[in-house]
Amino acid sequence: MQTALRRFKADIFQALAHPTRIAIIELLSGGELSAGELIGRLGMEQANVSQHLAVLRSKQLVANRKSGNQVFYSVRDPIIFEVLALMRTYFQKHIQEAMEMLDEMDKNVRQREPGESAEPSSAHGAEI
Amino acid sequence: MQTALRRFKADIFQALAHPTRIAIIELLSGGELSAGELIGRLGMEQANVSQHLAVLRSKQLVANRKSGNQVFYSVRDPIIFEVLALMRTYFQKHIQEAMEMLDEMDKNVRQREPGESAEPSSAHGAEI
DNA sequence: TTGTAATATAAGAATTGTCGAATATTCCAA
DNA sequence: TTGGAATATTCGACAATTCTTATATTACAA
Repeated sequence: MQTALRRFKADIFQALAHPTRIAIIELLSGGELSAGELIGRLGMEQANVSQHLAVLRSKQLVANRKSGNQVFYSVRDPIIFEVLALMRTYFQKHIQEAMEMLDEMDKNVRQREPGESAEPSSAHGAEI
Repeated sequence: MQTALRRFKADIFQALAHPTRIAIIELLSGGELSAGELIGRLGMEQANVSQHLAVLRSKQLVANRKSGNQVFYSVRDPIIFEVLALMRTYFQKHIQEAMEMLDEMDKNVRQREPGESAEPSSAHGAEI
């Protein structure tokens, strides 16, 4: 059976199923970057980014090269960029329902944390 | 910023990040199928499949059409098939490390549940 | 109407994912 | 050597997923 293949695919998708990890992949589309550079551009906690990098590493999506003090990361196979490009196309095609989906998510978040919006700095309409 | 776009992409990947849901999408590649048909071919619990279908529905990956007693499902946008096709290519290219990855996963499972193998019926070498 | 088949939803337990804080490791320069 | 910069790992709290069991819902046929 192809259950192993499906487990494999699911695993790759799982690795991609986080906004930060998608951001990392996209940042690496211009070539390799050091972990510090990634942390800076993402503006997130060092440990957190390092953990996300660990996830990408464990699924072999990125390679890392040690150079002195630093560790440089790169995407192993450009096919991953193609996957993201397809997703971009998909998004553009379905932008309307995508917005509704995001709003729905926001609504749920607000129900759980009343009085606090998830991203106070901008509304979705402006963001996209 | 494109944080909304990344949240959207992550959400789609999340929806695809389960072997059963991948199987559902693949089963639907030949055209629409009823929920019952899917349950039969997957050989899984009715409730479980229904929940996975709910996930795919909530992310708008599938459409459903009610006809009498039954509900027929179909994939909304064939672009999703392209994504899976890319993954298949990726897998074929990286089959060696994929195997190692799967074995690694198995090893971890065995550490947690000693004396019980995850899939007693077959080893990975034979499965793929 | 009532019963039954097809499907969905809810509730709860177990597992897994995520994050921040703290700590460890590694490499180099002084 | 020692100190500091860059990165990784560990731990504990919390949130999200997944599964099973039980229960709802819906549409029809008898």
